[in-house]
Amino acid sequence: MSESENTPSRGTGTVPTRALPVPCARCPLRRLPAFRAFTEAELAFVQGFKAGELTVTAGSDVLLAGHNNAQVFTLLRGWAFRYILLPDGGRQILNFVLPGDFLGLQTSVFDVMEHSVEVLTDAQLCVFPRKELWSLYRDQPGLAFDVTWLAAHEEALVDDNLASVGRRNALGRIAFLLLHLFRRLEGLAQVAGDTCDFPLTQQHIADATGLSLVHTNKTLRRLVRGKLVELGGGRLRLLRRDGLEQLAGDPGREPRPRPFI
Amino acid sequence: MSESENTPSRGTGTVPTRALPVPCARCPLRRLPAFRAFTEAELAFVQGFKAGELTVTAGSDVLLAGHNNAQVFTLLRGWAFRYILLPDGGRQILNFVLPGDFLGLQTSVFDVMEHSVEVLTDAQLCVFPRKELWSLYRDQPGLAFDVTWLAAHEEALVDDNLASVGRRNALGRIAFLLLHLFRRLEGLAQVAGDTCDFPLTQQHIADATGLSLVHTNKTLRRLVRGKLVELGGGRLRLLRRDGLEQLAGDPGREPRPRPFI
DNA sequence: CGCGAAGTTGAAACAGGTCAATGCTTGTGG
DNA sequence: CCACAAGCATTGACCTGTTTCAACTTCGCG
Repeated sequence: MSESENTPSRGTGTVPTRALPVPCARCPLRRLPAFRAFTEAELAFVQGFKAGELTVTAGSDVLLAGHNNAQVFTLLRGWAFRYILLPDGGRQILNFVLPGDFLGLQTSVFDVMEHSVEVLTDAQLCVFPRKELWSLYRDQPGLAFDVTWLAAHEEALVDDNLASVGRRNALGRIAFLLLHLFRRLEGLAQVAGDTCDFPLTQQHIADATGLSLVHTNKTLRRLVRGKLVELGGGRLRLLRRDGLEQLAGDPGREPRPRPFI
Repeated sequence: MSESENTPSRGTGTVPTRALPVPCARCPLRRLPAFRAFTEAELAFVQGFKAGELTVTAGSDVLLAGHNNAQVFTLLRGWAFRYILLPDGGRQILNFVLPGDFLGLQTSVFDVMEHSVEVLTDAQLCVFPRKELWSLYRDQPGLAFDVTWLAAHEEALVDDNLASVGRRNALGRIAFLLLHLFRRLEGLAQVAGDTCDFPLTQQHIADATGLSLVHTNKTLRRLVRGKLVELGGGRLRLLRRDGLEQLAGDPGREPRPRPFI
């Protein structure tokens, strides 16, 4: 049982966990109000679909552009991000991946990834064999629809990011990014009051917003000096959410109940 | 049979065509090598799924953000684009929609659109009742998978655009946009030699690339003066494709066979 | 012929990029 | 326990790509 035929080995390391996988019925994510309820049949199917779990350390690539993996994943714990490397060496972060998000659909659908996915924190993923995705479509139309939901949801995230990078100035882009992440974490019950975990470096923020590192720093300092946010020690605190919303020019949307494979 | 309960009426007008709909088996798009072959059963299902055709004039909105349509569409003829309006009045074009692309999936999946779709030229769309999408998932897993393919494909387009807007300068963004559209048209056999139709105004290019109108104009002129492209009369001619590819820093990908609903 | 939409151009202002240097942590090995 | 390196954050000075403003022209069309 070699470590990985199909998982890329770049980065700090990709180590299958030794611990026993959690049964889907007792998956902690499923309990969250954000996720829709499953039927017994669906739960049983997903349980059979699940091939194991993958534990990776911060900085590892889980999926690499140009490769085709034998597995697809659901992120269970931790943060990740999808990104594209440009020929000139620049990196564009497309969106951040939070627990419950599905990874690697492109592998199943195009046979090759056109972006990469790197894990931002130590993380745990649920592993599904890509081949079986077809039987999911054949036997579980409800779940197939959920996969489509997840794909459309991810696209909506990228749409918003494109609009932000294309049309807002530095202050607005960063305000929007912080707000957006905070809102998503709220849906996952990972917010305490006005504070949440925030494992991004300024380089990540720069790569996500299309700004330079230096300008990102200066803009962040402005937000901090203006007492809109506090940032440090891997935590983010929104002091004046209304102020951020105004900067981002974004009143926010109410979250929707979401599916989950 | 009133003109439209469910189609938005903004823009020049949305008029159901009077002509008889083309049967799917004789759909001119399906003949293109770009599209995958259907089984008899699939073809029959799609034929039953099809509720009619919609003919719209240039400038009409087919789908509006915040609304929920009773139909979803496949673009049969013409050009369209997906866009988001920002509170400050700015418009970001997310991607351009060409024949064979699917429109309105968000309506089915989220119950409401988060972007709008406007038609750029006179256009013709194939209309499907949104309610029936569920039976497609139930009875035609192959087609359901195709819907997912189309969603993932659209997301890949937006990914590329985000990377372009976030990381390239004006020259690169515009070069990339022109190249990308040209490549997609090649797949649709709508290219003659080095020339294709090109119905975009400079405002569209500006809104797609995140540039100002003025700077878009100046950058386009640079490309023209540098004899990389010719542009005018609604046509685009790529004089030095390699030069554009270099500016865009993009060697290009070979196209993949694609599904089509 | 005249009007509105689209394209063109120059000048000035500014947001953001680039370069360069400094500090602050944290982890590692001697 | 200290020295050192590596990664990350911070800041100032300078430069440039892009925006904004304000004309003016050309094109398409009724």
